[in-house]
Order: sequence, then C-alpha cells, then structure tokens
Amino acid sequence: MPELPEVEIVKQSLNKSITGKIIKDIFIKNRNLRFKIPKNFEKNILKKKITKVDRFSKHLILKFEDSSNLMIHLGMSGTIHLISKSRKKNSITNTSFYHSPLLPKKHNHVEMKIDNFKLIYNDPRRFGYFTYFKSDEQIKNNFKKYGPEPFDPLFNKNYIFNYFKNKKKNIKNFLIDQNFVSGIGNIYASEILFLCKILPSKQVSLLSLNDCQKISYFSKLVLKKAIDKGGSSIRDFKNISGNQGSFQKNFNVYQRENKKCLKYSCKGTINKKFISNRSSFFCNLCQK
DNA sequence: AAGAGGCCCTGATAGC
DNA sequence: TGCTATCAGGGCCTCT
Repeated sequence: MPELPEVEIVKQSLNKSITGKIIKDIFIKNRNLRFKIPKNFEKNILKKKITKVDRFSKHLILKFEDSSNLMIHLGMSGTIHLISKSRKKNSITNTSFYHSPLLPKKHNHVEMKIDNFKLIYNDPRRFGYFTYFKSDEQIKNNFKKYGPEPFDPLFNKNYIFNYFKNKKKNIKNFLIDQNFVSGIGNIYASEILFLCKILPSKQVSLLSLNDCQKISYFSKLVLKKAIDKGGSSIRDFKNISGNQGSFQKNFNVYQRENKKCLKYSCKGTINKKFISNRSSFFCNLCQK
C-alpha cells in the first residue's frame, strides 16, 4: 500500500481522531513482523497520552506526552483501521466490534484501545514493523540516515545534480532509494519520470541540471496531487475509515502497459520493464 | 563505496 | 475445480 501520500492520509485521519487520547489497552495477537515486536513493547506505551500523530517519509509516528515515540512502518501490505464505539452502537447488522465485515479477519497483528476507539494494525505480508523510541532525540537520530523528503527545500536541483555525479545507477533506482530521497516508492517513481520525460533506465550521471530541476519539481507535484486525492488505491489501500483514495485514476503510466500514451499529440505506447526486479512503466516515445 | 541480487511473507490472479 | 507460476505499493542484508 504505502508510499508517502498514503501514509500522510493515514496520519491526517489519525490526528483528527486520536490526538490527546490515551492508550488504554494493547493486545498483540502476532508479534512476527519484519522485526519481532519485543516482549516489553506494551509496557512502553501503555497508559500514555498521544500528543500528536506525525510522519516522516513512509513512517508513521505516534508522539507521547513524555517525549517518547512509537514509529510504525506499514511495509508493503500494512493497514491501520480505526473503529469508534459509537459506530458500533448504530450498526444495523449488530456485528461484533472485533469482527466487523469491513475489517480483515486474518493478520490482525496489533490492537489498541485508545479512549473510545479501537485501532487495528493488519499486515498479511509482515513487511511492516513497530519501533519504540524513548526520546525525540532518539527518533531524530534514526532519521538522519534518510535523504530529504521531496517537499524539503533541500531536495533541489543542486542537491540532485551533485548527488548524481559519478553515479552509475539509473534514475528509477535512485528515486526509490530512501537514502537519496525519502518517501517515493515504485508507483510514484514511474509517474514522476513520465512527467519529467526521462526514461527510468537513464543513467543519472548523464542528467542535466535542467533534468534535475524537473525531478525536484515533479516529485513534489505528483506527491502533493496524490495527497489531495486521498492517495492511490491499487489492490486494497484504504484510509482508516475504509474509504479508497482516487489518485490511481490519474496514473499516466503505472499499470498501463501496452496502452496509448496520454500525453497530448504523443503517438507512443506505455512499456513495462523490470529494473532491479521492480516493474517500471514509461512511454517509449516521449521519455528520453 | 557503490551496485547487484537474494530474501523476508501471504494473497490475488493468470494460465494450464 | 484445482494445480502451479508469477507478481505485488518495501527495504534489509550479503557479496563482489
């Protein structure tokens, strides 16, 4: 599911609901995620008040009153569901709180009672993880290894141009490399490069300063548009109340293999190519 | 140091 | 219907 825009949508909706509320109870049904949830995890956050829900890159962060932080990474298939008790009362089907038909039944790893809400973390592929940080300082240090987000003023043409000097990898690989820029994943990388008119296989040391300017500009634009549309719902991304985003309707290239290029007056066709084992989509004519 | 490739895991879908 | 193969939005680790 989650690249930066999808995580941002989750962050925004969680912020509206659970900020200022207290974690009253925690049930861990399956500790096996990418990293095993440690035994002492529950006591670290139990009874704590959430002061803010934050985000860095694809990481969701619950900030607590005592300056500690819970970082959640959704991996490939992680989803967060939030149910309020009031909704249960109004439910016509009178379905049990825990097994609402809207909720996945398998792979619910973590459940938390937060005031009158129930928050559920579900993750079939178990590529997500939870990490607890004792202080703001600690989580800040953890993020030092990551590159700037696309929205960061640091992510400008000069940073990009300098970073690419003497590098041999292709541009697609760099866009999804979190050390270079944080938050872009496989879908948006293809979409950004289409707007830049740059082939995903293009070696970065060959890109001009003007190309780098386009990469900076369209990275911001694509992610911002995706956030405005509520994220992309391929497969099963839904926000925490079960609604789908709509940005997938705006895809120019992703999953449009063999279809016509959507650029006005371009007669090209969208091609699919595996670059480092990840699918990449591009127009064979207008991207150079 | 940079880059390529394997691997972690389950589920949906396509093809036979 | 039921098997097998392939692919999925991420990113860590190891090896060269």
